[in-house]
Amino acid sequence: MDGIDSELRYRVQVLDRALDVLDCFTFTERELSLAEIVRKTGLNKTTIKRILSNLTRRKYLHQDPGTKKYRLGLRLFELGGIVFSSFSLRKAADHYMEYFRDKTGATVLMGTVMEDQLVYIDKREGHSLIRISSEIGWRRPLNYGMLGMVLLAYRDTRYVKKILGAYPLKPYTRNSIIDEGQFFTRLEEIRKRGYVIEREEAVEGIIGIAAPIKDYTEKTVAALGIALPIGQDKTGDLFNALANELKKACENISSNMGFKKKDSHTR
Amino acid sequence: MDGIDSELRYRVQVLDRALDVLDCFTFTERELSLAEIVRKTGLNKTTIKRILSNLTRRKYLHQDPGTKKYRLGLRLFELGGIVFSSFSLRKAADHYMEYFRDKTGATVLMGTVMEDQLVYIDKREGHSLIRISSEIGWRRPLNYGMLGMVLLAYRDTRYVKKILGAYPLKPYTRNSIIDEGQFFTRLEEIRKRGYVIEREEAVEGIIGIAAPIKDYTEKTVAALGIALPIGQDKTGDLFNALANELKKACENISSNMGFKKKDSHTR
DNA sequence: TAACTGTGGTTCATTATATGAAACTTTAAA
DNA sequence: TTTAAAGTTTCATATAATGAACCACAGTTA
Repeated sequence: MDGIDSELRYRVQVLDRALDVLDCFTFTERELSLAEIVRKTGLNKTTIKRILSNLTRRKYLHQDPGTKKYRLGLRLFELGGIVFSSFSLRKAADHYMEYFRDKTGATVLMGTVMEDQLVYIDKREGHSLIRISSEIGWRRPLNYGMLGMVLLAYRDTRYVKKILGAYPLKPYTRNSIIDEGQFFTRLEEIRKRGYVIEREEAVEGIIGIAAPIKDYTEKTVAALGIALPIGQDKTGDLFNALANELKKACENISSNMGFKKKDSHTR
Repeated sequence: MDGIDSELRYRVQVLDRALDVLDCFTFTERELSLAEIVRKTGLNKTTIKRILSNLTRRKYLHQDPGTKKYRLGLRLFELGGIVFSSFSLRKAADHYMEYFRDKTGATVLMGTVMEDQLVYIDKREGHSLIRISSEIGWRRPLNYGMLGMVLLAYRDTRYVKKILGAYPLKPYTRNSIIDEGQFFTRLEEIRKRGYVIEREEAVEGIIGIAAPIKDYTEKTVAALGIALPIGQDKTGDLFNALANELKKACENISSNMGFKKKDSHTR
């Protein structure tokens, strides 16, 4: 892609290292001690201590006075909130996300493309016992699951090829599409129907239904999806009905975002 | 408070400056050019350029290829998401927040205390035309509005005095309490009733109803509030009924958080 | 209770590394 | 076409980051 070493000439060592420190914290590793960070980064203890002191003073980290361990701080929550609030899509989709969550009891997710990756920008968690693991802010390859497929379906072939080159199709489950030809057929199908129904292709036991959201530029700017536990709906009629309803909802959201549907006779 | 210059001995200049750069971005100023950042920070152009390059490379900032302007990046959204997801209260309160939003059509807010300040950790935006301005992640003085009062009501007097010392009561509206004695009476009243009804004390035209959430430590860990547009309810009966319902809801959330109500005869 | 091990915290001489003035290159306005 | 302002790059300079070595403490082992 563009610039493997983009602007490495301007590299600032300490800053880079400080960001390495922040990178140590993840959804699963929320609390780290100085020593743990030293091990993870391989940097000198003093350097880490200095960086930690600074980040803590500026509230980018928070130190538990008792255990001395560090957590990500309030400032990151604030800055993240600024980014979060800038997704105007969220407001437009809010009502529908709740509607589908309440109707199905399942988890509803919204995702968009950022830097050639799928990013979850909002979700409504379902009440069901079967949960899919997903958090706002998580990134996935753009060819992953219902949202990825919808987002790719409306991009040109060159772009899709580029993505598949960078992130080859992986067998997440036994139903996952791993053949590129099949994948392109699938995208074609999404464009034709205006939605996707994905049966345990990303997560075992989960059926995904998703549709695209477009804005005034007529580009697909996001995808909205419902992650249902696989169930009793043998014929699939319920899923089809739900998919159509979701498609309608996404069309409404799209028109709120300024999308004007072309007259069908205009081609 | 604690350590005006906490650990300034370990100060790392570049890092501090890089964080100054991030501080330039706010909810209202989302996009900045290099020159604007230079003006805001007063630092040398080259230094800023170096810092921007690094932060951009690491996705803490994002540069618009067209306008060359910078925005806060995806990485901050991710890191913020990690902090956001760590508030388990959010999950416990989710259902009730939506319930009250749908019932009243007003905005529902949840706040907690962080570093002696009130921080909004979740919200459900109402459908009403009259909106209060509040974003997840925003901070306010702990004596501000319905959430602040509830959070302070269950703290000891010394702490409240300390907060009032640091942030004197301000006349946000003509109804705001600015007298400390009155303020303490108010807190007393909140403890007695178990909720607060605040009439245009924080925002003109808005009535706030809020109640405390406690956890297994029996401490008040958060407050949940509804911001209603001032209306036709002359007698206040509807507000009282709503307040009681909110109080009940918060008791339920509290018991989900492990709070065990003491038997009343135990005192 | 002494030796050991793994923490966090501190000092300070050394030089690698951040710095900023100045020059250069766009881009935008006049 | 000139002027101005923004963005970019270079490079000599010394400042500011570095990390080995050391201290202090707590918990564990012998």
